[in-house]
Amino acid sequence: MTVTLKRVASDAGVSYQTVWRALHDSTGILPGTRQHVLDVAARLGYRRNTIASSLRTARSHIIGLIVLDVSNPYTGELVGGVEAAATRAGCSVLLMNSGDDFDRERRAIHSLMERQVDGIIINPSSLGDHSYLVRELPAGLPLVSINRPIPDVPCATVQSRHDDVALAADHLVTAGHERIGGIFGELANTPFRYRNFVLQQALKRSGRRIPARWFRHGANTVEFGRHAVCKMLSAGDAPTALFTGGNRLTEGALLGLRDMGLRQGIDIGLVGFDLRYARLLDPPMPVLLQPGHAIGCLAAEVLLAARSGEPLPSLSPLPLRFETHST
Amino acid sequence: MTVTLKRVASDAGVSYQTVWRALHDSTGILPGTRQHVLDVAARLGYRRNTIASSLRTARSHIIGLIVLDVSNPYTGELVGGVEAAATRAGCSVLLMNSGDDFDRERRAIHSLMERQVDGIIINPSSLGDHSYLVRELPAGLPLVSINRPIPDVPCATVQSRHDDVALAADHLVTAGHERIGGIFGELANTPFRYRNFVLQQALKRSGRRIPARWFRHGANTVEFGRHAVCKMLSAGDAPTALFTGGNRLTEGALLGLRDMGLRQGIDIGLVGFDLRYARLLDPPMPVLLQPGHAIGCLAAEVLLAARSGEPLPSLSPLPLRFETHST
DNA sequence: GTGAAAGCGCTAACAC
DNA sequence: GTGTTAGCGCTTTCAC
Repeated sequence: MTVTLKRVASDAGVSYQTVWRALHDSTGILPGTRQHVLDVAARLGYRRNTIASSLRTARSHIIGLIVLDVSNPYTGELVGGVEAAATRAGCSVLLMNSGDDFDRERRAIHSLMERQVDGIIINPSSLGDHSYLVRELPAGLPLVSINRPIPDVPCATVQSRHDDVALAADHLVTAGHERIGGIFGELANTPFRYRNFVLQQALKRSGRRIPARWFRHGANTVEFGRHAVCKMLSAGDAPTALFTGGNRLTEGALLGLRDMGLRQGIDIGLVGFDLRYARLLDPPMPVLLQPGHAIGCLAAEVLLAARSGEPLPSLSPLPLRFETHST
Repeated sequence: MTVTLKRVASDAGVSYQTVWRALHDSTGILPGTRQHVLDVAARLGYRRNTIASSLRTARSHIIGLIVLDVSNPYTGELVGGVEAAATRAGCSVLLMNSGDDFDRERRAIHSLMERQVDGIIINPSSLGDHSYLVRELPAGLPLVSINRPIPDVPCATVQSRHDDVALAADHLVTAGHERIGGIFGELANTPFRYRNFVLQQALKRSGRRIPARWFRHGANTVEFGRHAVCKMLSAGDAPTALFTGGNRLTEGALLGLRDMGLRQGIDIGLVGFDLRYARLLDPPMPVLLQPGHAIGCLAAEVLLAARSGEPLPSLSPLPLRFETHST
């Protein structure tokens, strides 16, 4: 039925091992024998069984990737980066979606371990204690975290440079705005905490006020963004410009502005985050973009290097891209 | 080093097989023995090795998924659907990106075969002869194609209902447009051919003219969409409304309109395709959306059902969603 | 330069 | 109800 090494060997009239040599390394075998074996293998349609080879070598050449939500365009870029770097190194990617749910994430980790992946790249869920990783992951299984470090867990972290959020503040300040606010996800979530912090620091440096009511934090969802914008702008002494710290929040903000009959870039200054379509808006919306593809590539490269025993490096954050679309 | 069944057996003072029974089926073993074994296994941190079990059972519980471009938001939804359905059935997803390149796709197929996946879901590249599949795929390995059928290859096809493109035509007709055109990818690519055909049929039915110069076909890219819009609208007797048949083309059209100083929905009627952010535009742009998640789910479910020997069914296309955003 | 054989960790058929 | 054993297809060590 299935064509195995043994089958090729018997058809070619040589041993098991000779077939293996012909298919793998070119030395230690007569060119003639080699060619004969290759011909027979091709005729029979032999395909190596990676499962068997993985069992023997304890190397699956698979890396596990756990993301929060594949259908988020930022995540799509990230996955693309991981896939590209992995393929380049002869590895495949086993993709799992946690939906930002701690339990699903944990199950995904276990599933990947059972499948003997060579390493795991994870965008950790916002909530939950990830310290189980250090207890349960087999020693020597490299782990790379994306977007935020995992407290108490030894792993490399690939993230974007939150400091660049200052560019958003500067942009709005330069545009002449005096009252500038921000909308973010839960501050318990490291990236949001940083983005919020950097924004406020930059505003302070420019002599802007930062009253608490101009900075809202909640769920990283379209609904929250929409709601927060409406609430903030309908209060007295409202900001004239906003930075939204996540792509779902940015989408929500755009909807909220429409609810209020306001247009971004005209009635109110808005700098978005991770919204790939910002330039399609009218007027084009300035936006900070995380380099999803580059983050994914780097994560995979670091992980694959660690397979050969190299320690996981400490990495500098990757710069955000600031698109103003100004001509 | 690694904790195997054998190791658990010796620690628990029972046989190999008893451990297996304790971990798998609950019958044929004394509850006491079972509990004892489970305790020992938990203490040692036993984790089953899926690789070994796959080798033995010739079932990997992995499905291969080959897409054109994960970073396309439509694809992201698709992948999410496949992942969700697969996980529900206890399977994992090995993801590969073909970049719409025939050779990469073919290499991906071979890689998946070597990894002994239980089935393959593929969004076939636009060009190239896929008949090699019928020759090279092992008999009994189920294949499901997404978005378009593969000529001469026996597989189930999950696609969206191209007929719904008529909704776009009707929308523009109802809005009072007399001259309506369309922009599509290469007609060699089945989905584009259908969308183009359905649009023209619907326009004819409504008594609209369909001169060839109002229908452009080219690369499915932002650049082509942009260029095509500019060319078409700057000619004499130009259409007053357009349908764009792909998300990249729609993005391009929006840029092209801006180049010309025109606004969609105001100066020119536009119905987009697969652009998730259409409602964020000002004014909101009517759009036809493929049900990416549902397509992915269905593909995975059909594939997984076929593992148990059921023949691949012939499936009815999934309806497109038409969002007008009208209040 | 080639062949024989052990064993990766698990499953499943068969003894007892 | 429990133990023994062969073997999945490949890699690797060791003879010849």
